[in-house]
Amino acid sequence: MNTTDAKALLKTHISKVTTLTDEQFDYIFSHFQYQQYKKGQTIVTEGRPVNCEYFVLSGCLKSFFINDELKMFILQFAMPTWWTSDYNALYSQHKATINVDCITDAEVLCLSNEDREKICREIHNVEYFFRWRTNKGYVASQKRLLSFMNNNVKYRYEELLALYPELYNIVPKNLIAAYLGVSRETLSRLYTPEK
Amino acid sequence: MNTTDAKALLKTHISKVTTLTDEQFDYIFSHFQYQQYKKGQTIVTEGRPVNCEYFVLSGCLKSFFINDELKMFILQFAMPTWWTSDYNALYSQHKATINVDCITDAEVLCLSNEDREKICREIHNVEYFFRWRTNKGYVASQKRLLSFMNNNVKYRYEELLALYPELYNIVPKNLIAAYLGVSRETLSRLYTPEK
DNA sequence: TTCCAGATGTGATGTAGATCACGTGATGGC
DNA sequence: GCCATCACGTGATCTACATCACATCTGGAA
Repeated sequence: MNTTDAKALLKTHISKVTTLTDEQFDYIFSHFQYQQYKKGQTIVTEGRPVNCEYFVLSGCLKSFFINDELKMFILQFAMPTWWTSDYNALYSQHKATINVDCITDAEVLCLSNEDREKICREIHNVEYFFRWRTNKGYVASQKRLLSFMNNNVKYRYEELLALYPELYNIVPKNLIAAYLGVSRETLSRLYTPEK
Repeated sequence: MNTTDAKALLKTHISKVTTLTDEQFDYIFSHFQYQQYKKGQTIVTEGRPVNCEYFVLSGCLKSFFINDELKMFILQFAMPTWWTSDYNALYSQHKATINVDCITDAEVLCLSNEDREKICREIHNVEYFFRWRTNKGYVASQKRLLSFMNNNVKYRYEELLALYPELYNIVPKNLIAAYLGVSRETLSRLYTPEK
């Protein structure tokens, strides 16, 4: 993807929420940095500082946590026009406690914490945009939590696929299982006829 | 609590995050409405419209969901200086899908959706404050989700009490169980010596 | 072409927590 | 002061899902 397309994607994304003049948009775009990654590459690493958040242009990322028994839990998949990072570490300026890596080859725009705060301070509508975006994330997270407490694996699996059908083709089942918080064996058994 | 104290509590709370002149604070405070509730009273009701979010001055609220089998799941407790509402319904202008009620007698300041948006638009630092607050909520929600997937009930119970020791004395165990997503019986058995 | 690692299926067995059932003690409304 | 309701404990049993073990298939690297 060339810079023009990347710019258009971000602009369309932001325009759905707030209005910016072309000059304002050019200005904020100048704070983003284009980056390309290969399948399997790590973008955010546990234990290292986190400086940026990432706007996905193409491909698919995952943010995940590995516990002491080396079991992986996926917090979020990130498809084009989604944002991702270790927000806990980013906002509180701690080292990362989660990882972000690439499920497929991917292109992102990265925005540093300082630059986000700077453009939020400088342009009120940008501040509004990021408030809106975090609201969305918060509400989605609450819904997922509720579904976790309320629904069994099969329901949650179907809910996920209904919401993001494209994941079915891109993401291997063991990662879907790690998102649902279930073992890959159990996920695999969901649709086998009961003996 | 009188208006002066309520005002001071909100002001202190906001001042930790951003700076407002006295005039600005007086102005935004004029958009809040003081309300008093008795233990057990409902503030937000499933199926009804939601217009406001609530800043807790005193007492303890809970926001919760009741599923088809009448099982209750608690999304959040709200103690003094916490905010609560059905944010999903509030932002998207749908009817409430969750309830908010009072675990103890409580006093709140309520702020309508339109007024929040209005004061956010009018005062940049207020927009900043609400972005910051939602960030906090988002990060906390992600952490809880992770703990849910990663830790067993006992660990989550101790984590909750370590974070909010005051809940132990105020909130009955069946509600703690509903927050942890576990049956009250299991919670009750956590500390009985194994037979 | 060969080979190896990753993705997936499936059987056998273990276990955390759910559910049902019942009992006791506290408390608050009338 | 009575009684209904709620909070809480605890035994017996059930079940969804985890874990371990092993097999098959596939695609990509050497």
